[in-house]
Amino acid sequence: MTYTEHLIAYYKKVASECISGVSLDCVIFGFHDTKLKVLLLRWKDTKEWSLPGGFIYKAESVDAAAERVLHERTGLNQLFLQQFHLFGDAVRYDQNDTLRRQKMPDLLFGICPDRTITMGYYALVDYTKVTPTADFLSDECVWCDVSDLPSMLYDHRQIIDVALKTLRLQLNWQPIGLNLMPEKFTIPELQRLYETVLGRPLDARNFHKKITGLSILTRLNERRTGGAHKSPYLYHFDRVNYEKALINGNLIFV
Amino acid sequence: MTYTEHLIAYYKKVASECISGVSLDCVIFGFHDTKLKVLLLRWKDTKEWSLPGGFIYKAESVDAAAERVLHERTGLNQLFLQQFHLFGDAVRYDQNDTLRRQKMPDLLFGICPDRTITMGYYALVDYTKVTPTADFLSDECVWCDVSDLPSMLYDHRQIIDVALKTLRLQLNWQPIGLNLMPEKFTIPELQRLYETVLGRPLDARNFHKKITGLSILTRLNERRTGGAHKSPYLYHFDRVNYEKALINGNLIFV
DNA sequence: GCAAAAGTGTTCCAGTTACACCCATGT
DNA sequence: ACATGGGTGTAACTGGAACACTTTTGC
Repeated sequence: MTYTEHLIAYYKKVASECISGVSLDCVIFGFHDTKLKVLLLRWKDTKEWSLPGGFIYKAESVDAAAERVLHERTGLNQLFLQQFHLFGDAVRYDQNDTLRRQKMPDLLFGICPDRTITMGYYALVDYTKVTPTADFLSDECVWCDVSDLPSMLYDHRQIIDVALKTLRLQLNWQPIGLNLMPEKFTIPELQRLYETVLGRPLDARNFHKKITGLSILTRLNERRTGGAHKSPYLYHFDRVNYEKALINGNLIFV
Repeated sequence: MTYTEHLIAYYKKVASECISGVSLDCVIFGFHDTKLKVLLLRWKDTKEWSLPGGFIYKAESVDAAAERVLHERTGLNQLFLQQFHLFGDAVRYDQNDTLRRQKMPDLLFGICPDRTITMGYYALVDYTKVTPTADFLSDECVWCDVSDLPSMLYDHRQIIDVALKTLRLQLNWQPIGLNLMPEKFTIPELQRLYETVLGRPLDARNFHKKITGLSILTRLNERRTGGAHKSPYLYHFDRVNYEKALINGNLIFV
């Protein structure tokens, strides 16, 4: 099968087996090297990027479809994954321009519906555990810095903006730290995450006092060595206490 | 046209002109007589109730469709209306049971899609300004107390539960008071609203101090007379300051 | 030894909570 | 007159914000 045949077969399959006119897109956040990242796909033979997304089988739960997409792109299961907005404008983007930038064959114009609404999900994942995996529509799947995004297809730039806004709002109420950090991490690293999401510096003493005061962290008998300076302690989350603190609404950072 | 003919014509029109397999439902909140209310429809010739809902035309924005539904049932425009959850489970409710309870003619079984996902919206309206208006599928459209809901079709009971949970979470950040209260109201009335939504009593002195301290209320030279006791002052919202306080994140009630 | 990051405690202020009495009104 | 809800102030407490110095490490 040529790429074009593959493409047409895929969209025909979607048209017959999936809910028509509805898609979903995942904004997958990771944190690495003091930067907040999102996982993006580069469309085959182009320099155009898009969010990992997909369609919903006629008898499939929408949340399950999002998990499926996420699993295919990251290799991970049981992720923190949440709906954040339905993008349902009558005209979300310039469809002809998008198809042209995607280098889609004209044949597809008849197969794709005129207008699609998309459910936005955001996911928080441990950067170190992800194996970014491209799909057959894409040349590559890579982490991109949210503050330095490439040219995006569709309205995916706006979708990322809304996801970021939601992330900031929910930082205080959701287990953001738990899901974005690796197993073991230092308090300054966690602080960098909070600073990155909130977009402003935090006082190290207050941060330390507060985060340890919640008793959701356990200090390990290990330090992160190899840095040029004093070795910080490694911690890991105490998931049980973390859940408790969330339920009690104690996790508030301002 | 008989009712059955009308019904079939409607669902055929929906099948041809609307996005198939997708609907929206509105949880319309009002506040009256110290009770939080939702607007419900009683299905024709039955004792079964449902939320006002509808379908999305193929070239219509989903938000616009929600506004349309809301306008048709309340007569109001420019309402506080917000997405809160996409209900997308593979099996949301027992479809045969529901059709039976709705007394739908068997003819419809072929027209309606097997499975529908629905976008949940919630609206906050001024009870006194609403003219509840039934549609042709319903015998009546009335306000029901959220703590005393009748037998509901579909998964609408769960949808209301999720809407209520969202309302409680957003009480501190959204202009709940502004949208649920009439033009003029007293502070004790507003306190009843907050108490009702939060589900617990608040201290009158602290509430008064706090709400007036935000300078989002203007005291009028009028009092509410006719009550059996001391006449409370009437207030109205200062919308400009209200917006400011929201932006600054000052509107927090705990 | 030196530059840079990690670790730690105290004080101050603001905002929340708890609490009691007098006033106005309709019955 | 009286019962009921409306209106108001103060004191204690809690949690967040501001702030500086010592320790450790690799270079």
